[in-house]
Amino acid sequence: METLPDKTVERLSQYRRSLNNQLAKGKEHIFSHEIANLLHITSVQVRRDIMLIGYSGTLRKGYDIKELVHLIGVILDTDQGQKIAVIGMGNIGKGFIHYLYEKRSKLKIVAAFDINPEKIDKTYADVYCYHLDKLEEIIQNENIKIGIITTPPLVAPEIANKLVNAGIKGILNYTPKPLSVPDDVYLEEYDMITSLEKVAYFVKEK
Amino acid sequence: METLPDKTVERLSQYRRSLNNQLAKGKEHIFSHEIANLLHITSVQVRRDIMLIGYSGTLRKGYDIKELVHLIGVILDTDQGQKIAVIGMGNIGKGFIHYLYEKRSKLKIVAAFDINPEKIDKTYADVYCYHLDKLEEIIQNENIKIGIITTPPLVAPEIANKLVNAGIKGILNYTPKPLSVPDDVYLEEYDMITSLEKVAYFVKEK
DNA sequence: TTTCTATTGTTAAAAAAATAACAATATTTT
DNA sequence: AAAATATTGTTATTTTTTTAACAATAGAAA
Ligand SMILES: NC(=O)c1ccc[n+]([C@@H]2O[C@H](COP(=O)([O-])OP(=O)(O)OC[C@H]3O[C@@H](n4cnc5c(N)ncnc54)[C@H](O)[C@@H]3O)[C@@H](O)[C@H]2O)c1
Ligand SMILES: NC(=O)c1ccc[n+]([C@@H]2O[C@H](COP(=O)([O-])OP(=O)(O)OC[C@H]3O[C@@H](n4cnc5c(N)ncnc54)[C@H](O)[C@@H]3O)[C@@H](O)[C@H]2O)c1
Repeated sequence: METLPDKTVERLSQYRRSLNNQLAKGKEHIFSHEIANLLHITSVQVRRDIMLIGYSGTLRKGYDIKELVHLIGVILDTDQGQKIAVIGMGNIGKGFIHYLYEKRSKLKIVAAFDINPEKIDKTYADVYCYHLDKLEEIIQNENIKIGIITTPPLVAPEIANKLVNAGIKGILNYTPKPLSVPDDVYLEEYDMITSLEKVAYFVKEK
Repeated sequence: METLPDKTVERLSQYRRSLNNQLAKGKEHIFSHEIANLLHITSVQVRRDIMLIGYSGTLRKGYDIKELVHLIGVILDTDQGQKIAVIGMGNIGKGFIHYLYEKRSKLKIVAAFDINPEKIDKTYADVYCYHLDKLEEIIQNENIKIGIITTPPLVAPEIANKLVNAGIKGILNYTPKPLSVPDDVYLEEYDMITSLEKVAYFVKEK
């Protein structure tokens, strides 16, 4: 399958989450407009996304939730699930680990790193926290491919470099410091202030 | 000025952050391609955004950083700055408060809410944490217009209702539970897992 | 059995966003 | 003083994303 549109990939992740919720409630089939309502989007968009991943529902029952969740998994997850490291075990880093732990996602955080002795050599929701010095060693031994940066902004570029050198292929940056990485490393950045200022702007405009 | 495109609003917030960094370094003028490099976007996009907000640079010096920052402020900020409440003082909620505190943004978090007695009646980076029961009272007295939800997902819809009833006009939802709000309330939702699964997908595709 | 209905899958159109193209021009160089 | 240069501002084009339109049809109702 050729690469899916950016936005479709984002939505697939959201579909899966909502679909799993529905499964848990005992629902087995679902219509496009029901999925749409759960996510506040249109049913056309849902059908289009599902078309793009090559799945078909039935005319009277809609989509088989289990099958759909499974297929989304095939697309989003790798075979063994991808391994992830978190660098910076502060509020955000810890929140992330607990969140993923609860979700039992295929994506596994397998190591955390910090420089504060109080954080190091402890376990947070089954994730062991190492000293930053061990970064390269652990990442290579464990074959970790994704890094999440939640350190103070100032050190983020230095961490990004270390991650790239250690062979990481994807970085999720939660610090407000924009990073530079080689072309073959996928970089996603997020800043809460941007979200917040966006809300503030549209509240003001209304 | 008619309403700016969604994406431009997001970028303005990012421009301002980077521009303030440059100001702090003593830089007074900046070219579109320099801003572009800081944010990993193209210079055309920068110029186009700046055009949209009606600012002009000079041909040989580029943009006056102070003026530009000021103008972005006029657009993104309200006169006295908007007041914000955070509901749920866990990892994410606390992280947010500390982050905004450091930034000294125009956007002010003026109240926090929780139900855990250990969290209540304490102050976090100058923000006082009240019991959830006080929500409506405080929001109305303080004229708070924006709410950030960082509670466990299960209670998020209930919190959203309370916020709407109290007169909130914008909600930033960090729980993975999709919310429904009236049309006149602006809703922004963010889920870290979506970002992470997106990174994982594109890492896998490369 | 035939008609009706609700829903899918898909193509077409529209809207939004990003990128390219380039004219205008202030400043520097020759 | 003329030519060269670098950069802006803006329009045009392309690409991406969303929305609309609708034919096809499984199953329910008549
Ligand atoms: N992106 C957002 O939306 C958002 C929101 C809030 C905070 N933040 C940012 O996220 C980051 C983390 O925020 P937080 O509230 O968790 O901060 P925090 O201060 O609670 O945690 C930072 C952690 O990084 C560790 N650290 C410091 N230097 C390090 C290094 N060189 N290597 C490894 N670890 C190191 C610290 O010991 C600490 O545990 C900050 O950059 C902050 O600005 C982002
Ligand atoms: N969106 C994301 O990217 C992301 C990442 C990690 C966690 N999360 C989500 O963010 C939320 C917060 O995560 P966290 O790690 O900070 O969780 P947390 O458990 O540390 O904090 C939750 C807080 O909410 C409080 N609370 C519980 N019920 C409440 C109620 N009815 N009213 C007010 N407060 C209440 C708790 O006392 C606690 O202080 C969760 O929904 C979690 O799933 C989101």
